[in-house]
Amino acid sequence: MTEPTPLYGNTKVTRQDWLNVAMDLLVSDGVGEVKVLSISERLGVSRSSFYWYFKSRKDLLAALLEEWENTNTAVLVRHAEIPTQTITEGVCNIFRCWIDPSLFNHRLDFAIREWARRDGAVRRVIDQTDKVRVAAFAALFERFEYGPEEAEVRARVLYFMQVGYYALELSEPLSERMKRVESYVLTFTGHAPRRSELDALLAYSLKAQGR
Amino acid sequence: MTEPTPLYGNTKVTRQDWLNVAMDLLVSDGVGEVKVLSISERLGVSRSSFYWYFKSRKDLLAALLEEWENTNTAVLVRHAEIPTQTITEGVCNIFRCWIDPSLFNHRLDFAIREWARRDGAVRRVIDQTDKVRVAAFAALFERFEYGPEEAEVRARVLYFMQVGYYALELSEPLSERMKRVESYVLTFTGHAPRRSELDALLAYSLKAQGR
DNA sequence: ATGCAACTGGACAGGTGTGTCTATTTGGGT
DNA sequence: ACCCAAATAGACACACCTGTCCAGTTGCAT
Repeated sequence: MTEPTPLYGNTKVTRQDWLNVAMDLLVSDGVGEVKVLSISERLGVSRSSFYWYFKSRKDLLAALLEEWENTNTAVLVRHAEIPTQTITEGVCNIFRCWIDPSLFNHRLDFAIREWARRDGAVRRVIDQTDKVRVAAFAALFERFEYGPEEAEVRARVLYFMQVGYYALELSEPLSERMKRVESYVLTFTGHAPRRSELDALLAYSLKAQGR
Repeated sequence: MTEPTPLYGNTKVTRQDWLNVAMDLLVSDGVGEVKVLSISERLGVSRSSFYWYFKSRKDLLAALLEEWENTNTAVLVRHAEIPTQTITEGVCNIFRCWIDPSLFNHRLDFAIREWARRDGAVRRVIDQTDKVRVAAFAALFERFEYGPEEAEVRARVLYFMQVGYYALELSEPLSERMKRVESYVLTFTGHAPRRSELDALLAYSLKAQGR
């Protein structure tokens, strides 16, 4: 985001500008709409100057994939690993990622997933990523009274369910979603959450929404 | 599928042939790959003769959407409505749809979902469809000891989780998936299924796989 | 046998996208 | 004041996809 060098010569935009707009398009319209032409128009710059910054469109896409790799997954793993008194508190911590868009960018995640459908290399990257995420969730359940098999299934239900929710793109207001949190925790863990855990999550959601 | 008329004049392919290949492409490669050119090549026929059967590419896509509307959802609702002794048996019935590709074509479902991202009309159709499906599942839970709120959440978890599973495209063997069924039923309902219910589902899965 | 409607193929026009080549502009260093 | 490297714009070549037009081919009906 910072611009240390004050731009030499006949410069109008930076490589980062191209990347930012490309990421925008990837997230909102999918990889198919990440076009050199569209980006150049949005930047108000000639299409051909793109090739000064990137070898090709493929080169640009590779940079986008790399950016994704360095974000979403780490956040999920970190939240699963936070030490907690109860399993319900641990699940509430993971819920923070689903609730706060600044933690987990689900639109980006989904755009990558769609991209993987048509690109074997991306497919392999995302398969690995999914395994890491589910394993982190399973480890959380295993920290409590769940056997390895049940922990694995509960981790999958927790993760797949959220991926499914995003896949449906329901666009419900946050308040609507929060109403169901208690039942979700019950379903995912088999235990009702403490009042204090729910209150902490609700407080967090309000704070995150404000941003 | 039947061909009642024996084809007049200089006919090489039928309208249905165009539709079949189009559906194939939609399911395997997404709506973006449903191209008049690609279909004509696969049919071994000139591209321009497409326009004798269809007004335009849009016209073709509308026909595909209609075909989808008349299939997947009805199967799910019907399986949710089958009378059962227990909730676990009811959930096992729904599992049949996930297990048997001839009941529920998840690849088609997902292709439509992806299409909806870029087309408001399709978006509205699929939103309605999702509501119908979740409502059918919720009604199943309400037939047993669950209150309306918990029934709604459990229906959503059951449905979203499966959509998520398909979104990940894990391609696990059926035997792998069946191993987890017992834990899944426990998680979704809060109750362990009867041995007889699991056996019936397992028997069904083997029969379905044979086909 | 011939007319006619169903169906097909090839040429054409138009739109949109990528990538290359080259001349030009710009601002900093000397 | 001048040079140079960074950055840009425009022209060109090429590929691919849609849709239109029209001349052809085929087989059934009479």
